[in-house]
Amino acid sequence: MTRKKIQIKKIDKTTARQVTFSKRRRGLFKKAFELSTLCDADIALIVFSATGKLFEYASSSMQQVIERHNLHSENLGKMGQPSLELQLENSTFYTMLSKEVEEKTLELRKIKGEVLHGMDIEELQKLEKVLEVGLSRVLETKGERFLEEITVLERKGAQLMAENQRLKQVSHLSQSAIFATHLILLKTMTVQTLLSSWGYLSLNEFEV
Amino acid sequence: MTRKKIQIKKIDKTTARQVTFSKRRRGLFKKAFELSTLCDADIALIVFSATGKLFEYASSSMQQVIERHNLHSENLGKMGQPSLELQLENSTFYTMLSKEVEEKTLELRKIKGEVLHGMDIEELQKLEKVLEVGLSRVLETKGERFLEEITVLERKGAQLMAENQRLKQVSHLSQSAIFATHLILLKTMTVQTLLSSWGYLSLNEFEV
DNA sequence: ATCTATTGATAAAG
DNA sequence: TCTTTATCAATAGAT
Repeated sequence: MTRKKIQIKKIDKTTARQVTFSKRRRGLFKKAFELSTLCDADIALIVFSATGKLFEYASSSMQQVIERHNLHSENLGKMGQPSLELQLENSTFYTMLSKEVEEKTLELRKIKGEVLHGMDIEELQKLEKVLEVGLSRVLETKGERFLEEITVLERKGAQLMAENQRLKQVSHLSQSAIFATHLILLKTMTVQTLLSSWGYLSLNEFEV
Repeated sequence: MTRKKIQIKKIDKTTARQVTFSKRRRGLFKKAFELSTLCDADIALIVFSATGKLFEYASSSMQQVIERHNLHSENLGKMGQPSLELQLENSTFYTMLSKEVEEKTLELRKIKGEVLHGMDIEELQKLEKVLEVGLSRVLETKGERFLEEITVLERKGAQLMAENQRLKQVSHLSQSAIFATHLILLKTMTVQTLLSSWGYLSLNEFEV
């Protein structure tokens, strides 16, 4: 729909698929909300990602919409033995999930080189490619992190140096200031002494 | 959204509301279908119009999606109570499995270098180690396979050479055999000719 | 139902 | 993930 038209079929690249899923999921939920608001419709939307994560939206209450739906679709032998179907369907999900866990576990073990027996050269080549790509990306990212770290350290170093510089100057200034103060004090005392010897009030009394 | 931007709030004019409902409903269902197709998501969409008419879409089976949803939101309060415990146990189990799938999916993506953001240097080092170990094992195994392949090929080569050798000899032998057969035939024919010239039956008739 | 001017959604890239 | 941008898609209003 943008930059280029795409075919509506499963996106192969995992990353791209995830990105698209996020974007379109938001769009879909937004549209659902807008429809229910604009047209006073009662809507329920349930989305399971490929990884099994649940996203849902209901204009009123999910259970309410689902029950209303059940009424329409005259499926049921409700209450009587609903748990039987439920059991079956549940076990289907368990089977699916378990299989998924198994597959991913095996893939991980293969990648980690733990179960390479029985793999032919072609499979090994593919695995090698995956590992090389992963490794190069990790190294690249690590390099970036190091650079960031270095940059931060350099910045801190520069700040410290600047701080030192400033402190030195302040130190000089304050020493000069102390010296000047002493001079002024001396002069004041001298003037005061003279004035008082002439019978005038002390300078301090003018300041009040 | 066109000709003029509209506010997302209930459309007052009944006619306009119905028209918009039709248009947007189609759009919503299309989007739902596209999302499920593009991203391999499992989706259920239920829409009741303001007049109570039902419209629905499910990427797989509506009941399946709804049951799956029930498992996630361990809602209960349904069935009499024989399945209450079961529900709880199921959803617990389900949640665990889902979590496991999610974790492994993430680990795989990390290993493949697809989601490295937010990882600190230490984590990256660990990942690098895993990848290096995996890669070296894969390479090692691949080397073994190549060796095996070479061994097999060499053995086959040796066998073929031996076979060739044998065939050459056989070839010589058979040529000798053919020569001998020709000789015998010639002699037989000669004898036959002689016999028939003397008024005897041909040799062939004895063979039946 | 059709048309079309606009707004909205989003693929690709950073 | 978030942002930006270039395009494609959806749709409000009119007919």
